[in-house]
Parts: sequence; C-alpha cells; structure tokens
Amino acid sequence: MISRKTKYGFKALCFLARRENNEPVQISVIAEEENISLKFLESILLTLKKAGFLGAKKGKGGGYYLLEETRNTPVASFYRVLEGPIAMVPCVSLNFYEKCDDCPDETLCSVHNLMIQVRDNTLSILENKTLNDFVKNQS
Amino acid sequence: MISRKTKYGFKALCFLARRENNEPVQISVIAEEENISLKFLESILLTLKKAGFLGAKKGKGGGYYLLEETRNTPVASFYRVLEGPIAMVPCVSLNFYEKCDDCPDETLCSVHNLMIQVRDNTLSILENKTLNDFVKNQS
DNA sequence: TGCATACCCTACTAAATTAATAGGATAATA
DNA sequence: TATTATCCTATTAATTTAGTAGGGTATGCA
Repeated sequence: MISRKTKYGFKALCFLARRENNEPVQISVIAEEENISLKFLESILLTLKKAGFLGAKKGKGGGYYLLEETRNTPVASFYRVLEGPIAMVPCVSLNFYEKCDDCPDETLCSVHNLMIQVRDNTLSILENKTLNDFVKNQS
Repeated sequence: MISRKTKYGFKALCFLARRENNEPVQISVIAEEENISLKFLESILLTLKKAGFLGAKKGKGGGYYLLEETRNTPVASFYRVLEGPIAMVPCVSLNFYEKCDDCPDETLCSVHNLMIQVRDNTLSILENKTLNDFVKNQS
C-alpha cells in the first residue's frame, strides 16, 4: 500500500501536467481541485520541488509549475522520492538496500528470491511510464 | 514494503515445505532456525492455522505441519492473510476494495489506472507461485 | 516604501500500525 | 497426573502516517 503522501503527490504532478500552459498554479487551487488538505499538500509540493521536479514562484501570480524534464521523468523517480523503496523488502532494493538481520545468506532466502521478481515486474511499469501517459482524459 | 509478520510467516511456510516428512515441528525449532522471535512466530503460525494453511498438534511430539493443499496454494493467498491487500491502493484491490474519499471518478484517476497495471503484474507472479517453487536450495 | 500574496520551513501532535511480550488456558501424551 | 506444546487475550513500546500550527521569506504592485 502506498501512503496518501505518494498518492497526493502524484495526483498533483498529473494535475500540473494536464495544464496547457506552464504558468504557476497556487497550492490552494490544486488542493481544492484534487480534494487534498492544503497544508499537507504544501509539504508534499515542497518535497517535490526540493527533489528537482517542480519549480516555484513566490508572491502574486506565483505557485508551482513543472520543470522541463519532469514530463519525461519515469514515475519510479517520483515514487522513490515520495514513498521510498519500490522493493517489498529492503534486501531487494536497488536504491535503498539493507541487509536483513535474520538472513545469513540472501541468495538462499525464499522471500528474497520471490521479491526480486516482484520488484522487476513493478519496475518494468514504473520506469516506463511518465506524466505524458497520464494527461489525457484523466483527473 | 511488507511487514516482518508476512516475511516471517512465509519463511516458516517454506521451512515446513522443505521437510521431507510431514511430522509436526515445534514453534521453537522454526523460530531458532529462521531467527524469529518465538512469541511473535507463535502468533503468526496461529494466524496461518486459522486461515486453513497449517495443522497443529498439541502435547509431546506436537507442533505445526502443512495441510495437504497448502503446497499447491498460490503465494498470493498467504500474502492476503498475512499482509492484507496486494494492491497498492484500496480502490484497485480485488479482495479488499474501498472507494477513495478524494476521487469522484475512479476511471479518470491517474493513480488508479497506474496501480491497476502494477497490481496485475504483481498478481501474475504471486498467483502462479507455490511453496513447491521454494523447496530447493532455499532457506 | 509598504502591503498583500504565496511559497518556505520547523516543529509539533493525534491516530494508527507494527512488532513484539506477558501470562495463563487448553489439549494431548506418557 | 505431570509434562509438553499449542491456544488465546491483553498489553505495550516504537515507529510511521497524516496531518496542523505558526510563523519566515521573497515577490509584485501601488
């Protein structure tokens, strides 16, 4: 299960991607359109900005907007920033690897070997989708 | 990420599946071999028993053992009992469906449509693997 | 210059979940 | 009837989640 943070963050990115021009959009506008708590969304968008996916403009007429490359960024990148590892166990994570306490030899662990397959399948989707795949007829 | 409960439960099932005979095995034996807290494992095995995957025998010479059909049970079934939904959002779950508060129309939701694909890919693995696939050279 | 706007940032918190632990009840065996 | 081992309920510490509070800072406009 993904957290609301991840869900809201991705919805906000899609919202911005659906805009025809790339003018800044206020947090409050996105929050209202997507039914997200304003303050919560504020912290999420800040995270996405710090990660280099969004630009922001302060003051009147300000707001958040997509950066150039963000439209072609794989969904996997958003996922890692918002949710963390894509893998279902840390010992199988490419970007957030951690050894298991209980496991003397990973290569012999049934959970490990099963979850490698799940990870690769999930990655094959998340690494090959971008915001462009979600702009049409979508909220 | 899956919980330790799921990880430990699946490891215990694999441990039992690797035994040549189907004699009852004490919790303490599994706990020691797999480096799992005894009391925690106790509650997990009880769950698996109540779900119909394991049999149990009390008293001397007692313990847990696999039921007949468990060897051919898809891993997805264990997952649902131990962890819950396989889907990454409730609105996409086949067995634990829940509508999202924030979403007026699921069919237009980008998260929904993305996660359907992830779910189907994950299911294609978990529904087609059984304990038999994990008995060789595995801990 | 000054005021309104809108993002920036830190800290805090209530609720839920996780990962156990404690302690006894029950059933089977010898 | 003593021992063994599962069964069952309740409790708890730690962590994570999903926010909320309350200002600070930069921008644009009159």
